[in-house]
Amino acid sequence: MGRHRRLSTLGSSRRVEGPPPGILHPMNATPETPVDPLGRIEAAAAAAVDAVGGEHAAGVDAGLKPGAKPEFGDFQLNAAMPLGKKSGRKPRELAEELAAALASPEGGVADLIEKPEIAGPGFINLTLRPEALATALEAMDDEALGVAVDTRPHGVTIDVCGVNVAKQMHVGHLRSTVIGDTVARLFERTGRDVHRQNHLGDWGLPIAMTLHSLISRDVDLAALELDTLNVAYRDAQLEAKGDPRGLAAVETNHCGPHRRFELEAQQESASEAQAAAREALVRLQSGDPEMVTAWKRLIEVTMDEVYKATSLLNTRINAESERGESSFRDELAEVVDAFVREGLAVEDDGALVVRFPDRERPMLIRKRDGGFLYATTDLAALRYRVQDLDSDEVVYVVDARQRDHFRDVFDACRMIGWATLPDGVNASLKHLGFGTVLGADKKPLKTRSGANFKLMDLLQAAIDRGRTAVRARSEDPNAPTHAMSAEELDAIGRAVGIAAIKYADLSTDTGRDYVFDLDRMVTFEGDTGPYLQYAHARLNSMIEKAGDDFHADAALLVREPEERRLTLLLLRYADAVRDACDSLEPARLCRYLHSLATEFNTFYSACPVLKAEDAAVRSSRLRLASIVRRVLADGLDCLGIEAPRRM
RNA sequence: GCCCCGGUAGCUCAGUUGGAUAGAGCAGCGGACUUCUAAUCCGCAGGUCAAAGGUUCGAAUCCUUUCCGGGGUGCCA
Repeated sequence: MGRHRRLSTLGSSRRVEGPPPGILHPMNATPETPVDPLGRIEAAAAAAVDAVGGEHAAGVDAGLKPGAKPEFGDFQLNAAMPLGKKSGRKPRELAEELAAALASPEGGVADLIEKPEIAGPGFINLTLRPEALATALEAMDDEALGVAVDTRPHGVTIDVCGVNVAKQMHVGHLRSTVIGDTVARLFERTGRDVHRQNHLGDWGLPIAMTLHSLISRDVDLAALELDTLNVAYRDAQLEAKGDPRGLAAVETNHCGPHRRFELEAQQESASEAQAAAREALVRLQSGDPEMVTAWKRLIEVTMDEVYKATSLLNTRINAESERGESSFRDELAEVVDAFVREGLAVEDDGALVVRFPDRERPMLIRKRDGGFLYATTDLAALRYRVQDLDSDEVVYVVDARQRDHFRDVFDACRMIGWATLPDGVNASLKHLGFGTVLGADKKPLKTRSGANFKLMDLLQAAIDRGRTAVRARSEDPNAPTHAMSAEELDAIGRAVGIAAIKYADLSTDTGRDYVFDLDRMVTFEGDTGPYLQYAHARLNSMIEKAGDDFHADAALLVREPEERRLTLLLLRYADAVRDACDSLEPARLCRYLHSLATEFNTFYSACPVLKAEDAAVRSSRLRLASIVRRVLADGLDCLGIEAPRRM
């Protein structure tokens, strides 16, 4: 079956290696035209570290970081301390030399920065000249907003969604769907070719049992709905399960004959159900037309509802992403043979296992009865993803509790060579494990009766809250939404509610469990999706109002502290996207967007834009605002969150 | 038993190869609206970074030990 079984766990962490998080990238700079001031300063800093440090400069980070506080300047260079440690010289002296090198005419950046300040044990604080800030902002104000295109020739595969046929989606699927789609968008934003793969649980004994149960009861498949299908699935499971542990307890606890009889009867009917299910599976596997038709209908009924949810969630997960376990069923025997042939799989107690050099626990790939396992299917799927889909990166967005499982699968895949592409590139295989969604009681989120919440019910609740809030606001005659139709308001309300849910899921460390508190999410204040949407809507209406006063190429004047801070933050957008993508942590982009929205709101209350007296200031601020708007919209799009024009 | 993950403000969480006085949001208190959209902004208060020891110019971050919590662990997925 699919990737989700039961809930309840604590999280993880999956820091993924990537390039060092240099804060500044040479954005539009080319060797011939080093126009971008930040690129020039970074290069100058690296040169200064080399010159001052000499042989000790190797391995020392010459990267600039944003100033820890506004009074520490725009950027800081911390290289003097590690350099001091390596060379045995005093960090402050080295800092003096580095600062002098940067400020000298030979440093080449004296026109861009104020005199460097040295503080503490050897921090070098740099402050940009206003014109340099304006030029830097100018340089990123293009279509790509400074985000460089990744030119690697291979694609990326993201394992997302992971639903089970015949079962309702629940909050676990929400996380895989939302996080997975966002990771996919981040890769797409950096220019990669992305395959979303939905590894449906659409094969195996449980499905056969459900089919058997439906057919034997003559259920009208044409009229089948997911709710009744889900009940049939559960009943079939229960029927086949019996209670062997109960029977064992009777033995040890010496229960009375009545109880014993009951359990034995249950056991017997369970074995009968299991036998019937096995027979059904054989019929399905051998292509029995009645079974196959029913099976296809089961998938259809399930996926109709899944795509309602993925579409409501504004994700790009659709029928094209569909590649269930069943599509690998004919490769499993061959996968096992390959491992045996390579000497990587050995028989043990009748089963076939793959052993690893660095751990005790082996991975089973074939059961004693000849059946295949979850791991076998995953190996086949992974080979397909790397080799057939041509991916140099495969990311599994799956429950954190399956960490050990994926470690095994990945290692086995590397051992047999399937993770290596024909051109010799080794694909990186990553498990982005997410934590469990908890209720207010800190236990896995369940209804009072102990069942999982239906995902659709949760989404609907959030949408209702969004619509209520949007309607209430539109009552105000001064609200920009006042004259809008009920349909338009509903669409905005839906976007707001979904944004609240998605942002709550994306903005926290994915590996950790998180408490699903609808009330907190739909407060729409503070660090929420709607807060970002609101900032965007305000920007949008301001620029609309400006009309002909807005010029996309207006001269930029960066003077006020709020203008400076906003500009500095805008300049970091490309890095925020790159960093979120490399680390597989959408939360980093969320953090960036939230600080950008906050910084804009601060700017907005401190600096008049439309009301600015001076026409040059007005048009400069309008252009600044329009860049903020585009960055917010672009960032929200990476998160798969809609940015309404009004709200 | 073995393996993995976590413990930071009342609550939910950040904290980027070790950097300056550990930061946000919520809740609390005090301010700012005949709004360039107050779903906003400004300020105040709030901490033994689970505990102890170690490494060094510098530790929430790295090492060791301990405590607490969660998860995984051969024929389910």
